[in-house]
Amino acid sequence: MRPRKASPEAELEALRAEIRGHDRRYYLLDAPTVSDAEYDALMARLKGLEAAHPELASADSPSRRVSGGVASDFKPVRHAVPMLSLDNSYDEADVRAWDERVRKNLPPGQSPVYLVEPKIDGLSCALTYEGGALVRAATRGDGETGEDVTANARQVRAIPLRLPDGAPKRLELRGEVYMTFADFEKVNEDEKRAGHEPFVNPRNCAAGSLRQKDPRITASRRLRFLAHSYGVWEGGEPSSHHEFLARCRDLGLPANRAERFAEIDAVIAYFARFKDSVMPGLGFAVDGLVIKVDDFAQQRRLGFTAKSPRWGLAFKYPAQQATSTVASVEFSVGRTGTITPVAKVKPVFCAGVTISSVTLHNFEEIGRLGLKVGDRVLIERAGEVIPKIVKVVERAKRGKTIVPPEACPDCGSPVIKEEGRVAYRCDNPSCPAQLRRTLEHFASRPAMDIAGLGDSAVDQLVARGMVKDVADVYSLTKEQLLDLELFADKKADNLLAQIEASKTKTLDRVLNALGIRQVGEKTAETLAERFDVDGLLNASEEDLQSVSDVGPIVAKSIAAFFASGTGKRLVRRLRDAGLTMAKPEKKVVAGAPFAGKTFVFTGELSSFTREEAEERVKALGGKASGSVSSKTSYVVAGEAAGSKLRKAAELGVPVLTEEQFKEMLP
DNA sequence: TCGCCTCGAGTTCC
DNA sequence: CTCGAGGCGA
Repeated sequence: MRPRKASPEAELEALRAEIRGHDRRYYLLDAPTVSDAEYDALMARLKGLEAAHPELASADSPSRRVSGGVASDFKPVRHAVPMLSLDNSYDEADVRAWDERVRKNLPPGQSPVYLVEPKIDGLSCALTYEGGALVRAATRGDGETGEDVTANARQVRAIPLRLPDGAPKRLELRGEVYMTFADFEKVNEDEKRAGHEPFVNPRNCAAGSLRQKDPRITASRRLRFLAHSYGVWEGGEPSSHHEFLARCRDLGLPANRAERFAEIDAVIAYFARFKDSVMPGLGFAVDGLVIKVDDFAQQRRLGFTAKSPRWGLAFKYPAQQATSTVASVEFSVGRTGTITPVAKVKPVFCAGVTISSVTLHNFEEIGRLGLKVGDRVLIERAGEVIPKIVKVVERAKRGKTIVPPEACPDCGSPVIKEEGRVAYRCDNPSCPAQLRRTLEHFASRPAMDIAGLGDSAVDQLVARGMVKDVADVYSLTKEQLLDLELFADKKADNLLAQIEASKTKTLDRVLNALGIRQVGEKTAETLAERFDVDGLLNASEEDLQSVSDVGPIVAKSIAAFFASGTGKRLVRRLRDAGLTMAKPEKKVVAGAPFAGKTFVFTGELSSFTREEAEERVKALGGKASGSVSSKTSYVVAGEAAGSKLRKAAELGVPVLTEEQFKEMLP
């Protein structure tokens, strides 16, 4: 605590030091020790003191970050040493070829050591320190000339305004200004609330924030900075890149993380490992790795081509975003009749696959995007899997407005929209499209698990009128199947055997398979614990609501199903067909070591499927959930884990590797 | 009543 | 994976 009676001078210095310490812990160590509110209070106190004692003002006081002055209008700044960009490569062969060129150009007997850093997806900046004080900050621009953003860079808490003793006389430091995903989301929420267009990605947001007219806005954006190189270092210049990074840290400058490797094979292996196990935990966008020859003498020897240094290479992950044109919009009909608009786009390569179809979810989404047929759109693979349209980048001159269909695209029945709901629905209960989806769901793995009954088999069976509801599956004959193009002798036998085997599936699976509105895998499971089939046929809404997670709406839906003629008939016919619908056995291991624990699995596990892992957790008395929240005990991350890792990091939920999870099993 | 936590439903590509 | 929406505790 600061002494109350200290001289204003001493108190000022103490306050400044304390705030610098908090800045350092917040951005450099990522371990703040005070809340934002406490920090703001300290800052307010500092500003009050400085206002009362103008004679004690200091240009490098942390209070200068929030001066409220107007930024210089981004005058052009010529870089003392051009800021060249590195050559890009997207595949291993190019990286190996580059490694060979490096080795060939080094003197005989010398081998390179490679230093590998994350390539942060932000914007490059050059910070000039003279006599340890920050005098200028400039964007990269075209590499020769950038823009003066000094006033705004002063607002970035990760950028020290003053370096400690021992700093080089003159330093032109280069690095990346960027933003974390969490801060980006916060900014976008605020922007949306203020009625502004949200930023597309953290990079654009960081760029926009650094080029604000009003530095106070920059200050509110929580930009970060990591150093990755320098243009000028006068006085005690380091002799290698890793030495440079270490010196940065000594000077209190946040420096990029780095690994060193002697062989290119190790670099390539790291590239793969990094994406799955390091990147998701970083919390900010990285689009690849930068590989540099560590030793500066070797770097000088290798020199430059016309465009870029020979001693470095950016090894990039495939682009996650691409642009294409919306050629048309089609409407798909789901199992429950929900009509979903799907954009057909001109095929475009994105994140390793060619995308031609993108879901639009619903018509509100189309409204939000302001999308019309013919528009040019930005597409990304959300969580690297499901494509989605981020925004319209160029409007078509005469774009066709997308309107909800009046008739079901499959059966032509009228389309309805229920009050207060987003979705449009086909209300025909015998719509063939709905029947197809219902059968696919019935046969799916978590339901009746009839592997031979996939999309194409379902299509044919429905088209031929051989199956009109799920119970008809159990009266299919071999002759009927052989009549279809899809089935030869063996395949028909297989399907019939699978259908036969499905008859002993437990009640929870059957309930899920029936496709009762509001009843999925989990609800089916809890229902099957409490009721048998007859119990369900007789249960009142109140009876049903006594089950946890079943409220009035779900109860009504279940009761309506079992009270309806179709529901009763379906249950009777399934029973007659020989379905046992037995209660699932609860096999909880004695002692239930996972009792009270909730696990979330993400990514691909190697020694079991996700379902098997969840099965194990439940058998040990734990719960398996699909989404990460503060109630989650552990996230288990396999290969190629996605956004759940980020969420876990944000909420401070412990993340286990598959190995660690296996060690917890008895 | 609100806000958090889950669940259900729909979807992509190979 | 993401969105909408139901359930339930604070």
